[in-house]
Parts: sequence; structure tokens; C-alpha cells
Amino acid sequence: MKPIDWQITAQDGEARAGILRTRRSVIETPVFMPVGTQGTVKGVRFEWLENELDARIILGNTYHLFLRPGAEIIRNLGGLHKFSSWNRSLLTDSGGFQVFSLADLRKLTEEGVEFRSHVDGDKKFLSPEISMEVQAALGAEILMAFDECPPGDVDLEATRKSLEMTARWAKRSKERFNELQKQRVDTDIARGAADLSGKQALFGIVQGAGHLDLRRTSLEKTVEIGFDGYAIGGLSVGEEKSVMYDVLEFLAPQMPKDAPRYLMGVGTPEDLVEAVSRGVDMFDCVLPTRNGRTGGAFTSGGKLNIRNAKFLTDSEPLDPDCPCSVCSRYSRAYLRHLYQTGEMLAATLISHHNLAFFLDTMRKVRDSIKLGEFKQFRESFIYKLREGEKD
RNA sequence: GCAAGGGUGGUCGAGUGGUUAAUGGCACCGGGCUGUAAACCCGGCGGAGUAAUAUCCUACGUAGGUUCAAAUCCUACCCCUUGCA
Repeated sequence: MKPIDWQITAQDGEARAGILRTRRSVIETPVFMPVGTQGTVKGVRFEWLENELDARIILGNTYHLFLRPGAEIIRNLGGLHKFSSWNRSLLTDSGGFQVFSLADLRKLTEEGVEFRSHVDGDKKFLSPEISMEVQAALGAEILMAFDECPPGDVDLEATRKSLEMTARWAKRSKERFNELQKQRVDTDIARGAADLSGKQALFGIVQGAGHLDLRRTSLEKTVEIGFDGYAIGGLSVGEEKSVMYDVLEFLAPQMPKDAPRYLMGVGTPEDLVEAVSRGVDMFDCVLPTRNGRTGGAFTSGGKLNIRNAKFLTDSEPLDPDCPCSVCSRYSRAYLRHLYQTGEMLAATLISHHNLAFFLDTMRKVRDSIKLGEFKQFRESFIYKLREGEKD
């Protein structure tokens, strides 16, 4: 029995539409996965994600859950699904990105990474093996290999070294993962737990920053190990925007056709559409919820900042073209008022709308691919974003 | 009426002779946020002027005064707070 199943159902240019099945949900791709770092999509209740937004898969994070409340606690409470009550699919990030973003608190060796916990300064250690163990305990449907993600502007030699380490870590991730899957199935059968009876899937991560030849090398090494899906890491980490598009254009067509391609940590609505057009199937990004919390709304007419004084008397919804429950009920003036007065509902409502907009955009992307009209969709979508931001 | 304390920029509040258009907080205005150390961070915030400087104007209750120089010292007046009558 395969851990996940993914089939292409339609293709339009490089853009693919497909169906990803895990034992917990059916996920149409291209898909945007809301980020739920600490077992929660910040500010948004699962009820909304399930019912109105219809998110089929969200993320969790190894590093954060490892620190608090700890893998053992979650394992003993029945895994992250049961602990959090999220019964649809989960993808857990390996903690690799934190290795990069918490750079000043870490010590990197071949064996793994020694961190100072950002929570209490305590010394912690994370390695490919530990990441796999934590992710197995969390119980997501899709796990990520433990990688190292260098900043976008490092030189060729440093990038090569980093990618080689990522490849060695990927191999170790896979080996430990395989052992854990064997144990997992054994204990699950012994427990008679039908809902936990499936194996997990593991995705490998391609690094190499903006260097195309290094990207190719990294891809080859990753494919050689063999994974259930392939992720592109290390983009949108400070490099020029065009670098990302160039890497995708170069890399995606060389990636295995029959496995999902996941662009990690991206992006803006425009990025999503552009990446789909280059052959990417899966995305995650903190932007809708992070910006939502800080007053930034994404709309079909571009970005807007609800703090701006011009919205004081604006009775329009955030996005007049958006069917979400926030836009059908609340005005910009009211949302601005909530934000200015420090009401937590502002963060919740704008995050909700942003996710609705992202997920709705992906729905339209999929539909247009199925209809063979993706090119037209992309053009008019980008045009509307730009037009809206002119004033 | 007497006594004491006090009146500073949108607001609260520092500052007691020059380096003060005046610390800081808040409010306000704007920008940023891409595998979440983020309900956060950065910048602006008297007026005019400049691409930015320069420069000019107005300002620490009001009116005078002392001084090369005053939010800061002196005088008078107005107002506020507290206490005593």
C-alpha cells in the first residue's frame, strides 16, 4: 500500500492539475497549504478551514513542536492530528528552515545542528534522524527530509557545500524514515488502530540557490535517493525575484513527472500563479496569515494595507470580488477600526480572508488548467493585480 | 482671601541660562513582512521650502524685563490642583 497517491488529471503547458490522495483527505493540486507551525493556523479556527475555506492539508513544524510541547507529549496524546483535532492531511516541515533562519543561535556539524532554543536558551540538537523520529511521532501524512537552506546570496562554493550536506542528510533521513515506517506499521497493527494504519510519505528537497548547475546536481542526488515527492527549497530567501522564476523554469521540467513538486515557502498570489505555469504543484507560505495579522490584505486588485487612513470611511469589503464570509459581511472601515483599536478579531478576519483568497485562487488555477485556459487566466489575474495596485 | 504646588508640541510627560524645534511613552501617518523566534519590525511626526541639504518662520499660559544668549532667571497678570479659612 502506497503512503500517498498522486495522479495528473490535466495539463496545460507546464501547468499540471492533479489529485493527491492521503489516507485522510483528497487534495486537488495545484494546492496552497496554510501554514500551521505550532499546530494551529494562527488566528483561524479549524472549523473555518474545514467548512468554508475547505483546506485539505496544512503544515506543522518539527522544530517548534519539538521544543513545545515536545514530540513525546504529542505522541502520547495520539499524534498531531488527534492532539490538535485536525483530521485532514498534515505535512510537517523538518526543521531545516529553522536551521537557516535561526542562524545566530546554531552550531552546524556533519552530524546535525546544535541550537539554542529561542524559547528558553536551552541547548537542543536536531539531526536527520531526530527530525524523522519527531515527524514520525507527529504522524503527518507527508514528512520533509532534514535539509540545510543557505541564504539566497551566498557564493557558489558555500552553496555547493551546503547542497552536498543536504544530500547526505537526505540519505540519512530516508534510511531512518524507512526504519521508522517498519516499526510504525508493526505497532499500528498491534494497536489495531485503523486510522493510523497507513505509512507516511517522505519528500526530498532540492537546494542550490540561484545556481542552475548546482540545482541540477542537487536534483540528481535527491532523485537518486528516491522520494514520494520533490520539494524546491531555498527560494524567496532574499534573492531577486527573477532568480526564482529562472530556477523554476530550468528545474521543474527536469523533475520526475509522476511525483508532486512542492515549492517551499512561496509565495505571493502572483508567485503562485507564475510557479504553477512553470510546473509546480504544491505551495505553502506564511504570508496570508502573517500579513493578515499585521493589517495586510491580499485581494484580486492587489495588496492593501488596512491601516491606511483612506479606509477610515470605506464601506466596501476588502475585495468586492471575493465570496468569503469576511468580504460578504465586514467593511474595510470596520476592519480598519478593529485593527486600529488593537482588537484581535482584525487579525483573525484578515487572515481568514487572505487564506480564502489564496485557496480560491488555486481553485481557479485548477479549473483553468482543466479547461485548457490557464494561460488566459494567468494573464488576466496578473493584469488585475497590477491594475489594482496602480492607485 | 491665605498657603503650597503647577501651566511644555495631538496627548501624557522630561528638561531649570547656551550643543533645544525641545528626551521618552502613547496617539497619529507611512512602509515592510515569502518552508512563522513576527497580534511584529522599521521610518516619519510644528510650519514653509528642497530630489535631499541649506535656509526661513512660529513655539514651552499671557505681557513685559534681565542677559551676548531664556522653556529655563525677575515682575505683573490669567488659569489649574490641593490644603486652610
